[in-house]
Amino acid sequence: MPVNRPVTIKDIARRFNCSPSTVSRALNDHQAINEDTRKNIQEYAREVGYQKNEVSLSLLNKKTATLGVVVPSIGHYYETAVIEGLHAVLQPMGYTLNICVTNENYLLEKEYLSKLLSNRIEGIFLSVAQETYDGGYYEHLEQVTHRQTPLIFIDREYEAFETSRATVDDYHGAYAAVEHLIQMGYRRIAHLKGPNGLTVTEQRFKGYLDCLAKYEIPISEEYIINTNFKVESSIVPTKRLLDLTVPPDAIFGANDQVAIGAMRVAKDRGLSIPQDIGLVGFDNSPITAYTFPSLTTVSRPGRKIGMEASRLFLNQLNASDDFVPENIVLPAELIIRESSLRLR
Amino acid sequence: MPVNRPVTIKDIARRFNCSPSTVSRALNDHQAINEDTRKNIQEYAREVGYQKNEVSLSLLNKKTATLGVVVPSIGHYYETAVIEGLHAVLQPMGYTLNICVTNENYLLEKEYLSKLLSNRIEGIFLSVAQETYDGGYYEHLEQVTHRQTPLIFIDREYEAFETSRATVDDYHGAYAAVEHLIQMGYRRIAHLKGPNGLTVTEQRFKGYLDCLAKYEIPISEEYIINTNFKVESSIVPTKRLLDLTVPPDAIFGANDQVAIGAMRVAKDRGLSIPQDIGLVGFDNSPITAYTFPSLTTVSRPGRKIGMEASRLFLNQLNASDDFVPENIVLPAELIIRESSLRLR
DNA sequence: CTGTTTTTTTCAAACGTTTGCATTGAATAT
DNA sequence: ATATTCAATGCAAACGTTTGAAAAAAACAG
Repeated sequence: MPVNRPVTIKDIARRFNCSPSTVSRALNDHQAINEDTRKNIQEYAREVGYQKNEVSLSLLNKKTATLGVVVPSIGHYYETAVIEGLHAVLQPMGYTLNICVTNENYLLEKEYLSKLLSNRIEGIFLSVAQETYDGGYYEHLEQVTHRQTPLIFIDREYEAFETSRATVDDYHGAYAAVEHLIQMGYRRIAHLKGPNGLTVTEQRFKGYLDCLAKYEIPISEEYIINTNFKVESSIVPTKRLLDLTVPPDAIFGANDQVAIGAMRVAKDRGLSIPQDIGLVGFDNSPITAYTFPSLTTVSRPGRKIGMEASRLFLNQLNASDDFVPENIVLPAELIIRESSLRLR
Repeated sequence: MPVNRPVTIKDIARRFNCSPSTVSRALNDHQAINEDTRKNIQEYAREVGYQKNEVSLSLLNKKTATLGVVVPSIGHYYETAVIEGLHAVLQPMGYTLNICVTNENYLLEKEYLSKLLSNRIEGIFLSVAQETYDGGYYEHLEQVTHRQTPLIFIDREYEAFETSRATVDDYHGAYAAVEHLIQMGYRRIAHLKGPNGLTVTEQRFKGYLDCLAKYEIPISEEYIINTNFKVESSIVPTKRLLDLTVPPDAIFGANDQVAIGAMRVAKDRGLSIPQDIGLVGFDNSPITAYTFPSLTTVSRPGRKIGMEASRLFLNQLNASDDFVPENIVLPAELIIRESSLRLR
């Protein structure tokens, strides 16, 4: 096919019998260029649709104005909120975000990081894939820090790796959720856990455990079941919970999806919510306000996390030699709705 | 800060007292390079973490192996499914996707397109922003086609603009949904429309109208209300519908979110679904199978759309002079669930 | 008309890599 | 010893742009 070669500065120079430098300066409003020359060149450039080749500029300036955002998925409300936050701060500063979705795949994560570095991006925001976690297996990150490319963790992280991070206080969010259930009179509180190995999963789990301990409620192994954060994955576990000889009177879901799945199962069994069983989710995704009953949940400030992460990035960029990574933890907020508001 | 300048081929050449060409050839396993030289260079390169500068290569080869994906939002299930589909085909071929979210903002869409072209991406997948539509206002796309950069529309489109497109048959999907409601005995069917001006909105609306006409059911203006596709935006409209002297006995929502909002309002009023009122959504997002009652909906094959769009792109890339844009329309499938399955 | 200043333009190098062609050095054939 | 072949490496240009320094052209003063 006859690819319309993009018009270059040289093409324009040829047209005006002048040197590329003159064209470049004319287009950039350099003062040492004759007014007429400038006008003519600019006009012609507009006419033929000249567009600066950013690739060559990137090579010259060693700046790409591009940042990598590496996340496991973009399907959930929270994740898109984070990206929104990053965008809100960085887009106006001229940065382009290169969003890479790893699908929780370690190899893909590794490949993306390499590729981003090869493309000389200027910073990376990373929420690690599920598969990565076990055993602090993070050598693929060494290349990033070796390059002195700013690396910011978002939410999911390698705890041992030294870099800036912006996370939500999942622990206290979970604690508050469980405490609320206890205050509502629930005592047999089950937990639909997230996938093992993720910081978020473990923090929420820990909040659950510690709160029960604090209120001297015995912890039952049977009441703790894993999910993969998707709706479907909570159906069987919830059924199993409700089939127990002593079924729970409340379920704390590791995210909204699994709580909604549990809600469905409970309703199928004819249980009334919150009278027979209390439910709490996590994330405060938009639908939770409109389920029937509406779902009590823990709100994670995704947009804010994105904005804070941006700030961390900028800090590191302008930092001096003795830069020490920063650690931002934003609070999660309990949103009390109908699914747990039991009248006694 | 002392930025660790990435090691270049020249650095390696200096280290071995040889020319950059030799290093380049050694790293690329060129046959005309002495076995020992090759080994030494490769080993050293690995040691110091050499990583090819793709920017310079892009400049040299005029190939960036990067594609732009410009979408209004990434919050909904369908959109992420499409991206998943694009990814599934293009990632293995070595393409990087540069995902740009316009937030339905025309100016941002325009800016992104310019930026992508400046960055010499090799193709663009575009789902146009809401604001863009009125009046076939698409001059910002001319620059793309002028560059002969393949441009593929996804779902939302400028109908008059000539380029390849992959869309879902919203019309027949909507038609099937309404027909199903009619077959279930509903007669006063309302429609919670999407935002005006979008092809998807209009096609679903048309399906609704045509089906009613076909079954000789009178169309009532009062039964048609706009939403913005978000849950919240369906609350007031649904209330208004139910407050009518002759309220509808079924509601066809332009997407799942608004249908779920309507479900909530109906339940608040003590209406039983599907006995008192039937509900149908659109998109088949994962939660719809687990609401109570589960939501009848129309499934859009997002992943397939992404894959088809990739195919269209590849076709155009390998096309000859007389390339004519292709137009793929995939069927939407009615998924019948509890919210409309009325026992007569 | 020469010398000086000022304005405008060009030169050349740089960014990192690849690649056709030329060159070098050695080995082999004559 | 000279010619021929072959393997291994170097040279130089190219991609598109910017930029400091040099050069050219124009304007002005004496």
